[in-house]
Amino acid sequence: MKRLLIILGPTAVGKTDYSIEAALSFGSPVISCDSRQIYREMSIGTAVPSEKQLASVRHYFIHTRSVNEIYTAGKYEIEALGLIRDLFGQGHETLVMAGGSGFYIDAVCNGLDEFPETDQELRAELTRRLRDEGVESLRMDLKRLDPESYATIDIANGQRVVRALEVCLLTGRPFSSFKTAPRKKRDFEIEKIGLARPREELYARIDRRVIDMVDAGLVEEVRSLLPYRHLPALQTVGYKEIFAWFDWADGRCGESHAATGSRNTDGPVTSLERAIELIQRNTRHYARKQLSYWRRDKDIRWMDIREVLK
RNA sequence: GGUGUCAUAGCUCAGUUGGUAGAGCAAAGGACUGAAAAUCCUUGUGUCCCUGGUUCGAUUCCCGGUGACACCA
Repeated sequence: MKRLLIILGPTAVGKTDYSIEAALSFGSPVISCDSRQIYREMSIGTAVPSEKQLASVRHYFIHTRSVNEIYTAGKYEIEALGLIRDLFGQGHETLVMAGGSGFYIDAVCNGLDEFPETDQELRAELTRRLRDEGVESLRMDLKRLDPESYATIDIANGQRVVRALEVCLLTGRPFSSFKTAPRKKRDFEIEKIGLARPREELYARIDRRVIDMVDAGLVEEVRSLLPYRHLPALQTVGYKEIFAWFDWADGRCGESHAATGSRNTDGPVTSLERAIELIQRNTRHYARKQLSYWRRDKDIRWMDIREVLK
């Protein structure tokens, strides 16, 4: 049976090097599973593999989309499965997938239910209401349109309420009525390897890497993306903190986060040093969330990367 | 050298009219069905600087010490 080998792990653990090694040994390309490296305008802040690394093995889903597009886990599921089918059809026995986007990995492994295409205008409208009226108001609408979802989803989470409401309004059917399908069966074997490292070491690598990104020109990369700052793609660690610093420099301290409906309690970012601190902290938070996400997945075989890399 | 202010959680600080203490941040844990590097939820943490005094009882009041800061010389 054909096999999909998924290499996952928290940010900065060392996935890139290991996945290229693995791909070479299986004669496989690397199928990237990363919700941010897919955008071609973002490189430094997303720690995309180097030119040399990209040249050494064929990579898919890196720099293939524009930040102008709204890319989603649903699209990734469809495209990745199509690609996997093609590559197996060409004779590959083992394919290497690598990345840190847990939700995307789950979409490939278990599948998502079929929802209608998202309507960006409706979402913008609901997000505006979330900001102006608060979750409570949207929650009441959801309770009326879809009591089932009201009782089961996290109604403290504005983004979740917006999403559920959006599907209800778009289709005239309760959001919960779409969420009934069982896990999809894949006609290939899936093996998941989690790369791990002691927490302290991981954090030290993160801190170091952020400095390296700034030295490599992160600030200029972020500046070039200013016109796109409100797009979902730019709601990304390493970018949003530097945007906040630009805001402070322009004298616009409290720019609101209208795009996500989030509340920012970090205060003004008054220097590059402060921005770096925040990026380091937020990247550590991100790594922690990734680990928490995968902890419940009992199919993952965890390996200490220090032993794996000889 | 003198005078004054301060010393409480890993950090910044609040507080106890004397009954051994609490916020924010950090940290840790959790959730997750098309924004997922997003978004949301939960949880501790303590020689209250040290010695002595007053007191049933001192982190709190008093004496002395130590350290930091400010001002004056």
